Amino acid sequence: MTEAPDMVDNDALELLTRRLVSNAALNSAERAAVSALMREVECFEAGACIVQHGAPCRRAWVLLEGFAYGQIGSRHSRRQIVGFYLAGDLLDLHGALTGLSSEAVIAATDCKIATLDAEALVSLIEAKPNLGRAFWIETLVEASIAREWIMNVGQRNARQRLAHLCCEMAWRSREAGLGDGRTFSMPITHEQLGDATGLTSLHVNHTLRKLEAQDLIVQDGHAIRIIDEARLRAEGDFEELYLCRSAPRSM
Amino acid sequence: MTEAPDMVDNDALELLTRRLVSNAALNSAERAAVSALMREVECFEAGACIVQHGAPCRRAWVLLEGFAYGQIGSRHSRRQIVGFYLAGDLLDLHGALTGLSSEAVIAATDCKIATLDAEALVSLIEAKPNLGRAFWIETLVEASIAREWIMNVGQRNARQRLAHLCCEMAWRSREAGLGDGRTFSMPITHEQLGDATGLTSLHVNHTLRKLEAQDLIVQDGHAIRIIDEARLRAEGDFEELYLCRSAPRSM
DNA sequence: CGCGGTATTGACGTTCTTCAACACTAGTGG
DNA sequence: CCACTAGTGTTGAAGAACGTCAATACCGCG
Repeated sequence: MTEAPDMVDNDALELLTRRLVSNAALNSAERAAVSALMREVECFEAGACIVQHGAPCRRAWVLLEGFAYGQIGSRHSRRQIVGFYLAGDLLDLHGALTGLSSEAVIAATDCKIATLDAEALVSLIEAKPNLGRAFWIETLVEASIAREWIMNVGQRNARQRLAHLCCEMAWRSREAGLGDGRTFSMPITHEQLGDATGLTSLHVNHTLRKLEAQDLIVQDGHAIRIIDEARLRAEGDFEELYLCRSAPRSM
Repeated sequence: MTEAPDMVDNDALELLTRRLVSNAALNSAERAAVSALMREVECFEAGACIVQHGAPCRRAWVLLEGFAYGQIGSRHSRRQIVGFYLAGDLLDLHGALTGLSSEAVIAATDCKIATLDAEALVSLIEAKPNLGRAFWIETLVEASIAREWIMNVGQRNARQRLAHLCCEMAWRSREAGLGDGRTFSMPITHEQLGDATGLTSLHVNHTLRKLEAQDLIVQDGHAIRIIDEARLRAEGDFEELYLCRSAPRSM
């Protein structure tokens, strides 16, 4: 998966459109306008850096396939992983809008990604403000997730953090149409999971095996299956409110 | 400060306009349009709940005077404070756009706040998409700050957390035109500071006095003065990149 | 086959929390 | 004017959760 197919296909277009529609109601003209945004498709190998932290930036991305994560951190400190990205998620809108990326984005698996040119994005929302609202809501939800992650590392113990994260990823995977709702893929090492939860890889390991021993989850490679959802949600104090992107009153 | 002056004055208008201009270049028509947004001014007493978490919502707010903080948390868990708000900051754009507030906002001191009607906000950005961009960037910066807070509670020890927070609040206070850049106001208890940093009030106390004993800061009531900025920044591993809201290439 | 990265397990330290007291301040009501 | 109270700040000691260190097992890959 190293060759770069540089054509945007219908699947990619539909993936982005579906996401925007789930943020705000769009008429057919607005839907059609989305196709002008995506320029080309690029592939990144697992471990590759898609976006550099603090680098000047002129575009955003749509993750089409694969699993990526955002991280921040200077030389002096250990890195912190600040978000996970699934197929359908938008990457680095901050960079596209402000001209500087505020987080690094790393491909955890091989990733297929469509680019959104910043100029095109700005002139699109100039022409179709309602689309701008859909993108904006994407950012609002991202901020909401970040706040919940602060809660996770700030107030919960290792067990609760991992339980909560499992619930979140299961939920988001289901929303993205990946897995069956009970099973989801988290293709990262314990080391990275530790950097996301503020724990060491050793403690992640220990805690995950404990959750498994108590029949809350089962690990199968890098896939996780939730056995007892009710109990897991209770353990992690999970409430999906913060993940909801719909605008009840519509436009 | 319990009476509600329900008139929007020029100061309030200018505060909001200045903030939006620092996000995106605005022409005079766009600046003028901002005045249609603010409806009325409300006052909240210290401790009052301005926004309820999970409540249906039809408006956003501009903090005109005072100090507020955002928090999340269910009955079963201790609350986590996920952000501080100073004069000029926008509150609950998430609620205005999605119809549900994703965090509670509490007044730490008496606060004067202008309301932005959600309908008016949506139709304004429909008419002036460039203004929408300015609001959007506000959200992007908020998300960026939230990510840095994840870093704070996830990777740094008590000393670093408080040093970093002091640097952030000093920076933001200066940007907001409050204090002299070295001194800033943080009118909250150690308890609340602990809820923001993922520590206990006792540990906050201890750590703060240590920072003071080593001549990094001085506390004067609820004001903090930074004595040795270079050393404090080094301690907290502070880089202001994540706070920058300017779009270098403008529109 | 051998190598490097990852997972796993146990012993030992450190940071932070919890518990228990007490001091200081402001506000309240007598 | 003076208790009285409640909230906050301060200090010390004991305990728990999590990190660090060390060693071994596993597994895909060249």
